Amino acid sequence: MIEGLDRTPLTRDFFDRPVLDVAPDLLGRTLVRDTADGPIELRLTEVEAYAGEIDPGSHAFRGRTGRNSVMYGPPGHAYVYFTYGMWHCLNLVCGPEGMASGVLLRAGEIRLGAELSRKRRFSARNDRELAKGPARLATALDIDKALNGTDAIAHPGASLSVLHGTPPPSDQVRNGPRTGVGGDGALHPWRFWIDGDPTVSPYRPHAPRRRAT
DNA sequence: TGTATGATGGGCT
DNA sequence: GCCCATCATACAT
Repeated sequence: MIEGLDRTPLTRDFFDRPVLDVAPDLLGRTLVRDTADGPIELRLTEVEAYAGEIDPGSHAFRGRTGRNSVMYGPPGHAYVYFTYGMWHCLNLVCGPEGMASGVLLRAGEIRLGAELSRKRRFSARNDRELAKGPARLATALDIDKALNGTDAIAHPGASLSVLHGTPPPSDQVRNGPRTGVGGDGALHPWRFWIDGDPTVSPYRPHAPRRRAT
């Protein structure tokens, strides 16, 4: 157990708010992943908001598809997608049903179960890199598409849940453009992080793929 | 600590 | 057929 943490679970109501309210409010919260080998806990240090069909950066921008259908469902569920042929990323659905908005969990500090994470993240050079980036976070917590649609509101047998944790003082919360988001979606400063935290991932602007020769 | 580049496959126009 | 909410590696500094 971790000393000094508020272990009260976040409720459905926490996520049933506008995504731009929820996203910064998730910083400092404790993400709990119950794996077959034991629990892993992480303190969230970096997130990004994706505002449904009005947001050019969102998977829901072009409407409902098979992949993004979970985003249209109730808040507090996990939307997990597969990208770049190799990686998974974890979002938490926000707002009322039908809004299709969510928060991408981009980085965090492993506070419990680091030995389990190190086995999956064997290439990490130090513990700060275990969950420094959204695909690293998913790998560190053994999250893949099997968890897509999972209810992350605490309940018996939950494989994923979020606790109240220790939110940072508001003057330590920063925001800026989202990483790797291009086009009009790059205009929105909807990435939120804890200032100075060593587990926050480096910002990278959108870089279009160049065709192989 | 930083930059360049290849990997790798599902989703969608 | 192009795009992608990315990362590991190699190499320079």
